[in-house]
Amino acid sequence: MNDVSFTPSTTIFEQREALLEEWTPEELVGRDQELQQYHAALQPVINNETPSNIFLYGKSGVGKTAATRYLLQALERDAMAVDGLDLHTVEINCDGLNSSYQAAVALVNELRDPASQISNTGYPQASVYQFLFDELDTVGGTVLIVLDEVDHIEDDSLLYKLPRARSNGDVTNAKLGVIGISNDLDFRNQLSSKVRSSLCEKEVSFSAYNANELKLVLEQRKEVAFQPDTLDDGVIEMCAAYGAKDSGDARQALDLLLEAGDLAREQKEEIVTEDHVQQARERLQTDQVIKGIKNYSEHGQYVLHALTHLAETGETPARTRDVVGAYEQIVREEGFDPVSERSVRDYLGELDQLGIISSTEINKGKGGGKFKHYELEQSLTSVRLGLSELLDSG
DNA sequence: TTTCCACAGGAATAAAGGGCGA
DNA sequence: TCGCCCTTTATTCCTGTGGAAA
Repeated sequence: MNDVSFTPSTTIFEQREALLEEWTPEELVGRDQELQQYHAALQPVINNETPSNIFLYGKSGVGKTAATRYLLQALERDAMAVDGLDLHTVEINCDGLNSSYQAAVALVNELRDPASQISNTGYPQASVYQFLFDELDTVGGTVLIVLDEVDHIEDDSLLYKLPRARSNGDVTNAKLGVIGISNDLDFRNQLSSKVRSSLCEKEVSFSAYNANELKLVLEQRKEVAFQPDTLDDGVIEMCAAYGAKDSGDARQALDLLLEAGDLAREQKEEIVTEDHVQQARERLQTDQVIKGIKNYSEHGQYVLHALTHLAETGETPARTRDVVGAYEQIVREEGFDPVSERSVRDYLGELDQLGIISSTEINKGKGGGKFKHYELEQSLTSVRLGLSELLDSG
């Protein structure tokens, strides 16, 4: 590695960050109705009353998190002008936290300074809740707790305790409001009725973006992110159309535009074209596979490997028993023992949820029975590439 | 209308592993 | 070090499902 040097690349981007997820625009476009409802639900905070618990739901990438950041920023700014109102917000993302215990630990660590963080295991659950309530009391005032992707928490315990913490005497100094954000439209119905009534005091439903709304979002970001005249005609429309097709997800559309810009820059071109968008789409699909399964156990990856193999030999859609058969053969060739059929079914279900594969229910009736057919949802090339990177590195 | 099949998926449980406090 | 508490991953067992065929 001799003579390495960096030189600034072509100037397609003006402010590339404007296409990243964490960037909060000065104005949220295409979400007027949702913002109005959400604003009304937050009103008690500025009146220095006990905050309502708010539940936001809608598919991923429809602006729930962005709207939350946008409104909370405004709320924090305006709260400073109100006498006697001491507002704090704590936000955690529950992705990767699948129990109340883990979420409570994450909240404690979010509230504590880096030197006194606690570990993810080892404490009795009651102790973790006590740590949390102590921290909340220390903060005091009005505390809004944002639980993004709250549907990842598999038990109700934290969602039951937090809204009741004050009435149960667990906290005395702080007025708590919980804002739960969920991608899972059915999550609300899965909650026990006690939790539902308290957590879902105020509900705001976010609908999917249509292609026109997505175009507005992309146009808005384009103005900030790119230099003038660096996007070919049709690039924005194409990203918006893909975004609308992929369930109205603005994040995916923005990622696509960002990736297309990156590709153009890598190729030292000065204009982003529709061709770059196509290439970017392929690349993002590979990333989605890698991101989805990189934390999987080896067996989960082999299950996907088995389905990929069946797709290559033209045997998809494949029923469960065929996937299990292919999986067992691959694993044995690698010199491992396969996991049970039940576990393979769980892996297939998870891959389905991640959008890497898709399933269709088939019912052949008497003599044939009911079963599922699985096939790859992402392109074969993307999945192959993603898998080979993971299996090689693992 | 009833039967039947092939799973789907929930529940209970176990084993292994890691962190904590005494 | 030991017992406790929690997690993750897995297994076994079981009931439920639904539509074509009888």
